[in-house]
Amino acid sequence: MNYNKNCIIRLSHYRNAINRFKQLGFSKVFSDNLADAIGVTPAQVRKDFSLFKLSGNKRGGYELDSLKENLNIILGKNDVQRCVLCGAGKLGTALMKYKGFEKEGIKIIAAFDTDTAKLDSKSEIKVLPIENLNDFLTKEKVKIGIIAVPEHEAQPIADRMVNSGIKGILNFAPIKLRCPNDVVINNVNLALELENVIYFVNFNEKAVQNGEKDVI
Amino acid sequence: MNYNKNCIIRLSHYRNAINRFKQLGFSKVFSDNLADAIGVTPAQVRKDFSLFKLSGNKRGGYELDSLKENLNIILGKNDVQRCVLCGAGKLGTALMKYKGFEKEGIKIIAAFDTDTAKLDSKSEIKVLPIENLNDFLTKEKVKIGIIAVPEHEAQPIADRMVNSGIKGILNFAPIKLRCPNDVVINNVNLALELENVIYFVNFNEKAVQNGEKDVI
DNA sequence: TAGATTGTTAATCGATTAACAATC
DNA sequence: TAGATTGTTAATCGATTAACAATC
Repeated sequence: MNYNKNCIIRLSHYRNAINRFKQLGFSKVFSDNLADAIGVTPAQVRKDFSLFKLSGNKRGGYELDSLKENLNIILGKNDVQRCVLCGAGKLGTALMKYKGFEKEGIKIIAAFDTDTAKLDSKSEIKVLPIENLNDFLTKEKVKIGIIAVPEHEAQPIADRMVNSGIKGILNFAPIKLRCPNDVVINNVNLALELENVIYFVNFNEKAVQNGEKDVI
Repeated sequence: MNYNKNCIIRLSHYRNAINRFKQLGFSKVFSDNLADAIGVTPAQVRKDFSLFKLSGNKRGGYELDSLKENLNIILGKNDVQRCVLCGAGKLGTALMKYKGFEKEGIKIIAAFDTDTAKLDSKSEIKVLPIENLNDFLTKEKVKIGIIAVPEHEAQPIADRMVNSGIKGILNFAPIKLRCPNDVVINNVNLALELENVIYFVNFNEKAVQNGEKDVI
């Protein structure tokens, strides 16, 4: 196993780009095209593809259709992927309504919250009491959970999830979760992302003021 | 300039951890503590701090108060950072209401949308017609923009932003934006993050089925 | 065929980690 | 003082890129 997280993320990017190329009427692409579309070097594309035995034709490039199908298999995009959401606050609600998940074959099959005011068993995605979480997960055999609860509730929620069979978590709480290391965790910290943009903008501005050239 | 994006992201993590240590009543920490809190090695902590001239006391660790203050300066957390949002759909609306930004001193001062049905000049954060974007940006001298519009509108919106002085973009559209390279871009692709979790969960599951040990 | 592109190996690059002298 | 921790240098590690033989 010689591929890392960044490599897998690039596969997803390739897949998105491939769909766009198909929409434009292309039937094949060169490593050059894909590289340009996602912002990497052509060598990177060929290396990644080679790692996953995605092969093309010397001189003929890569067939979009077979590439797409193989990437779908690798990335598990041929099945609808079910997940649950904990936290039906501002962010959680937006995630429930977010079209981007559906478009990518991801389905939030239920949400959970501690706040009884947020519960709603009539909505498209039911919002259930957190007490039901464990039974629900055990019964539905869900493997993927999304955490969109306040910082101090995140760890206990993660513990509950893991205890009921969750093997992967997308965590929006700005804290490092402690989980067994067979549990996959991806963190999304929106404020941090913006903070990071701000840092580099300020940094570049200062560099310009100082008359430095070639700021990137 | 010897520090990269990951390093800056760690600085933000250190800062968050430091605040938590302070809340717990600590007045100083060792590289060990911080490393553990954010999930890196102690050597990494000392290396990062050394890069930014954040110094401690041999044997005495690091003073939380001065560390916090210095990180605030480095990360620009002593000023309120203003930004604008384009796209007042599901995600955009959630971002407007999201408490996490406010908590981190980030203020969305206005939102813009093409859809007249979404406009609202009475709400706390006004939602204005996209036609007003350029004038607004020029007048308010905003440097940071958030893009939460559909995929195909993202590039034109980015172009408008850049033409009116935006120097940093947080992009939620699942596409690579083409901008002058003095413009900082961070991408957040929610579906991709989840897709990535799903990939590794499925991968681990297969590995277990195949009887492989020590899966991480 | 000549020219262009893949697939893969070797070289490079940069980030992380280990190690340890300095020192509180 | 003895012991522990920082700060920094050198070693390691891994990912990216360059280069080029294979070949369509």
